[in-house]
Amino acid sequence: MTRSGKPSRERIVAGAADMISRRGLSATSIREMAKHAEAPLGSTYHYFPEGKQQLATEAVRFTGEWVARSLRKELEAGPAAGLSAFLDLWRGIVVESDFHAGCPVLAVAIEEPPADGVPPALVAAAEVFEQWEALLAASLREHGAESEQASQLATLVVAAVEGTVAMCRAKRSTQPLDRTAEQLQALIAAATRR
Amino acid sequence: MTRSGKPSRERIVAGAADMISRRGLSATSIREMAKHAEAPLGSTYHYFPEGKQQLATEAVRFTGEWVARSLRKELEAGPAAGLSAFLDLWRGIVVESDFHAGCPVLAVAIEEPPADGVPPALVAAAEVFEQWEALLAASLREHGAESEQASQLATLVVAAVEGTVAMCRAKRSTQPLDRTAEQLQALIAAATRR
DNA sequence: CCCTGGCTATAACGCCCGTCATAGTCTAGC
DNA sequence: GCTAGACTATGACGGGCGTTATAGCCAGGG
Repeated sequence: MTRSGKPSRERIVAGAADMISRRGLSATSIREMAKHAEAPLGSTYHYFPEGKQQLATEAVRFTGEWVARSLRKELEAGPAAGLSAFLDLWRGIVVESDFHAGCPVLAVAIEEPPADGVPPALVAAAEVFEQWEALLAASLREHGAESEQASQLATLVVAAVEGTVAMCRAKRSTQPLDRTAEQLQALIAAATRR
Repeated sequence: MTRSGKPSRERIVAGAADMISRRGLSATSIREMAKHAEAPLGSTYHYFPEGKQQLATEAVRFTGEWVARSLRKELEAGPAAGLSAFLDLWRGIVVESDFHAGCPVLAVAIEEPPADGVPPALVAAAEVFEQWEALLAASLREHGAESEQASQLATLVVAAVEGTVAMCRAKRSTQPLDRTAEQLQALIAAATRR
């Protein structure tokens, strides 16, 4: 029986996502991830036999799906509501961690790949960004935005929020998020008005 | 005499900025920074007696001032020209490094600070972001943008570009930059039109 | 000519890393 | 009860880390 209610494997992935969002992938050791999830080191190699890369990949996908779920749900009420949910989600993470945590997908995205080939975690990060953009773009199109404009705006929203979260951490303030939020909200309102 | 023309100290700082922009701060060792700058390890501790933190801080400030110089110059021709220069600068870094390098300021911004106090490199990152925003906002105000709107738009530009650069690296494509560029250009045109 | 002070060379300190191997424990199903 | 397989415990491997200490080089000024 596992110590805490949930099965270990998922706890390890969720904990890894949290740690990666704080310190980055290379600064997070497998030993620390195991300890953070109250799991033995041996278990991580039992559940993730490909090692650190596999764990990182699953952490990225886990975060991606978690955010996408929230996005899908809130986008039912329209793009403006979806944007608000997206902003609030990241604001919550930044504030509740006292400006220590951010987005694990971004953290993985800026890791340099080795000279030969692209690591799976980086591919997963690209796919997650793509998914978030696609959800936003589809909703924008459903609400009257022209197709090309919808794609561009969706990319801008994801990029701006990711960048803003990082700026908030550096400044230890949510002011960047407040400013970005207002600009993006106005943009979405204008794009869906026609 | 130093091996290559320039004094060692500056070469170390510039090289550190490049390496940090690729691998992040914690994944970049002082030994590698020294080797990359063709300088002996001992020299790094001679020039930067506070160690890694000091070197990181100077690398962030170095990049900040380098970008600010380009921004100041191009902003003389107006906010749209400044934005173009900002975008082209990062596009060049991403493309010329084959999607391996990004922004060292962002890389430092997402490093988790220790429980006690904020490391100087993180403070420097916040100041650099602030400086870039201030330059853009001032130019926007000079060209007819309302004050609050100028601040918000400047923050959005910096955040969006930082986020977009990271997305380009993950996707190994400049498409995000192309999309973000079009959106931001339209925004700046609209804000300075009145 | 020597000496001072900026720079380099080399080695060591203790620590943590990713990964692997091996042996042990526990539990579910027969 | 017993066996198979899922999980855990433990320790080792080679290697890189940040940092410090110490001794050596070598130009320039007196």
